[in-house]
Amino acid sequence: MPRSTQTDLAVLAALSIQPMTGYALRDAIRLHLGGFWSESFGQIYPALARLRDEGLVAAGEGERSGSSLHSLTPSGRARLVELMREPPTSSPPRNGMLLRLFFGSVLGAAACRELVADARAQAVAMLEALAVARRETEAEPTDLPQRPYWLMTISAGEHSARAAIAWADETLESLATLPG
Amino acid sequence: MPRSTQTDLAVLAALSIQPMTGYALRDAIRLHLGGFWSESFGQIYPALARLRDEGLVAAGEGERSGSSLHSLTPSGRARLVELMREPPTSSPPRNGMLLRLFFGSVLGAAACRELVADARAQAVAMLEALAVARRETEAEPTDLPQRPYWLMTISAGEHSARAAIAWADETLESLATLPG
DNA sequence: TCCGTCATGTAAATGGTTACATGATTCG
DNA sequence: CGAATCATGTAACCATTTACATGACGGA
Repeated sequence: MPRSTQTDLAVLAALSIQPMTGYALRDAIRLHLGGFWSESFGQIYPALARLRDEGLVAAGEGERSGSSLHSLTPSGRARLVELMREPPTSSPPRNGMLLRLFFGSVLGAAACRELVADARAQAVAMLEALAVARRETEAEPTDLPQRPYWLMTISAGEHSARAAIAWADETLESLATLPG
Repeated sequence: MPRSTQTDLAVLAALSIQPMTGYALRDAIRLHLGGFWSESFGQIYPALARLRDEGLVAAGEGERSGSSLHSLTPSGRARLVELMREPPTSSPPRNGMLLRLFFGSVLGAAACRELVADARAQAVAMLEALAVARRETEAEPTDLPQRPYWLMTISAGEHSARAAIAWADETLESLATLPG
């Protein structure tokens, strides 16, 4: 049984918004953190079991039989604050698109154009998804304490996506001048 | 023994530039691909051994006793092209800074300001490193086939870093208006 | 001679995904 | 009833880092 503080942090943090089942937890992470985080069932369920054993989350009765609503206990909240204070660790980068482009002379300019065009399309799709998220978040009551923070992470995605689009346009122009 | 096509791709691609020892391979990846790729010794050496067994790389005598210069064989180059053509897979995102910021109301505005300021400083450092890389790459002979591709990946880093700085400045302003 | 760097490798632990097995509930 | 979705969990596999062990070579 792995004891990933990364997963613990995400799970405890999500439960700090509201009690959830493991299933809903994964949906919530995909929906709200999808741009910069991910967890799979294979991580979430063992983590919940462990956090339950440690008394950091409490499992109440869910609406369906067999399902359990997990909520933060006081010591769970304390642990959450503790984990939040740890310096963020960034996973080592692995960008397959840029790796291929760096060795683009092996692949040829045409294939590289496709690579960059795909990346551009992904960034455009991301920007559209973020526009929806922004509208929904701006519709939240202004006194919701999470609201300004949610908007900041949305803005991070927007900046990143716009930069990706600008880079792709510039790069597609450069690639157009290359043979192959 | 893992058979990571990701690592194979990076190793074969790097050897396509010039023959190297495993040690030099890791240095080259850190220096030239550091912004978007990483490999550790624990990946590189087993990968080289396997690629040697498969006849994709040949091990010649290195300058020192016991060291071996690895170079691409013809079938190694074929395999490289094959791997390059596969669609790039992006590793699931895990941005610890944005995760903490999303749940910033748990942490408080002051700690969040620190988080964002650190991210800004990192982006500035990245931009400086990229300026050096750009100067060095622009000094390469213009008929070097890799040159335009190297400049494109450098530009990707520059766009991304500038976007991170702009976002950080905007976000630090927002955070300044928040209590705590 | 001793230290730093070059160099190769292995073992253990960790982190994570994927696929699978199982069953309840809801809705058409 | 049958299909889709909600829900929990496990097992196998894959990927990756870290720490360690070992030793050659060059220069102060």
